[in-house]
Amino acid sequence: MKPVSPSRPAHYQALLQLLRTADILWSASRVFFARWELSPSQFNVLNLLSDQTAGLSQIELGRLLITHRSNVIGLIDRLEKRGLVARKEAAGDRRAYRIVLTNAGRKLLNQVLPEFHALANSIWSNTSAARATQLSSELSALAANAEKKSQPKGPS
Amino acid sequence: MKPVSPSRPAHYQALLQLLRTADILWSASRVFFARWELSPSQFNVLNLLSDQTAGLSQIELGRLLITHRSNVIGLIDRLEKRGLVARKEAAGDRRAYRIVLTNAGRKLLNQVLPEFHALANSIWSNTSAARATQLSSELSALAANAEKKSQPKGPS
DNA sequence: ACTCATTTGTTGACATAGCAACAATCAACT
DNA sequence: AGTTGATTGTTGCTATGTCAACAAATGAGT
Repeated sequence: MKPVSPSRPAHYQALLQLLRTADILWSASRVFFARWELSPSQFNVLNLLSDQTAGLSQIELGRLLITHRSNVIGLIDRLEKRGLVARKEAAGDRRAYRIVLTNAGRKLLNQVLPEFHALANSIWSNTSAARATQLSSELSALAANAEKKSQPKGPS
Repeated sequence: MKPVSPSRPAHYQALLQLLRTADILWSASRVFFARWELSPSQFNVLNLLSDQTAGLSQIELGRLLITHRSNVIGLIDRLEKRGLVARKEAAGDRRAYRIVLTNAGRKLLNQVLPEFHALANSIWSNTSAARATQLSSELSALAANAEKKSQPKGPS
């Protein structure tokens, strides 16, 4: 009814709220994964590797984790030291590795996943599955919109 | 129609998508704020201080930033070194500071804010203000739900 | 006054994050 | 073959983040 300012603070507030909510969820997941001495990022690595029988290069992992390739190194180093993943030589490219889940890594992931699903359900307990799916696709469109603005880190 | 598994992966997928979207938005905002040599966290500090004429303690800032008090130290150190914020003694409590915006800090924030609003609008360009507000409140409920699960970091 | 738990900021150790610069390798082209 | 440019992983520097432990100050109870 009243003429809104040209800056339309609703969008601004929503953006801040989204970042804030993600922060809180991230903290909650950190507490959750600590039971298995995993960081959220380490869980993400295991999870991403689980349906990649051929493994992933560190660059590919970096892209999926939305992070710089240099960050992947320490992440993999620590997981490798615990025997959860392994660096295999990439056939036909002596620069790259294929990072794969070990049996121990897959076993750990299979312990964590069911409980993580339960956590997700309890966090979304007030939201129907259909609603969650819709929200997810809205967020996905939002992410696509934002990605155009952060080129410096995508291709790097 | 088909009997869903008890783990209801829709919620799980939505949770992952939310965290992923936030990651992408965070990256975009990092690129954006770099124009003023600010990190997203530093912007958050300036923004939170802007409507607090009495300032905030480092503990209060930590709570608002969803981070541990020890992180606030370096954040304030760097902003203080640039003259954007100042540590004032807290009347009646010799342990604590009141962190306040300096004139330079307020001036910088007033340069950044209009452009940040424009960024928010462009990211949400496919979403009405009303829809953004509704989404924001859904996220807020979600955050409240999750906060119960991460007590270790809230009260610490 | 005195004790005791709590709070505030700090420090140190470490994990995670971004980025620039580097060597080795690859790929494309001449 | 040789050159050139891009790619992959690494290293170093820095910022940010978690957490435990600490000293100083506060506050509540006695």
